[in-house]
Amino acid sequence: MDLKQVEKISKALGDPYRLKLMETINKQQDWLQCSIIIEMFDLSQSTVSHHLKQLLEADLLISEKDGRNCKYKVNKEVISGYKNFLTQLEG
Amino acid sequence: MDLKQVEKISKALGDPYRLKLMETINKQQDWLQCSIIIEMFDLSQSTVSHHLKQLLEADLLISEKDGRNCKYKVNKEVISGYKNFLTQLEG
DNA sequence: TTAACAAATCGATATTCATCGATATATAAA
DNA sequence: TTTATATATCGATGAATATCGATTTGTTAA
Repeated sequence: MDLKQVEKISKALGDPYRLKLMETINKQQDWLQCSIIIEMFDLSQSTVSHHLKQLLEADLLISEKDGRNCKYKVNKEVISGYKNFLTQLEG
Repeated sequence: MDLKQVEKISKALGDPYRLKLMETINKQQDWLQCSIIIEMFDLSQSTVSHHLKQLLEADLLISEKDGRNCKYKVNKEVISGYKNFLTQLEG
């Protein structure tokens, strides 16, 4: 993982709503529907969509189309790679 | 570590210069002098000072006065705590 | 005590980002 | 095909941030 991706991931995690999104999506056994996420947050649909996009572009989430719905889950591999970078900072 | 600190740390790491600062300071055996850091970066003294402040306020760095100089080192405990939060996101 | 130096702070400016309502796109249901 | 629903995108706006030069503060050396 290069510095550019580390920067992108850090930026994506540097927002309270996006942290909550990550926690919420991770709590699910499997995928979480976008429409359910929107109901859970006190933000407009377009703003939630914006935040999900940031997390997707940082590869922190994986999304899949499901009819006219969209579902998300956490990309654990990328989080693991990010943790490896942080481990270097402890070296 | 609460969400507010995770957010602060993430924000602090979400900048290319600050990531470089963390790497640079971590490479040192012990402390790294501020004046040396300033020489190494193509940024004004006030800007470097600003970035170091962000990292300090996120507890990612520890600083110590040394005469009229100032020296820094990485706070490995906080990085460890941050990694623990990320581990939860993998759960 | 004065001069030199290191680092922090201030004030200004340009850029980035979060947020919203409105609109567009795509899919499913009637 | 028309209508309804889910999500993405657009355009605007206000807030936060990065950056700089100038100044201030605190410390050492002359």
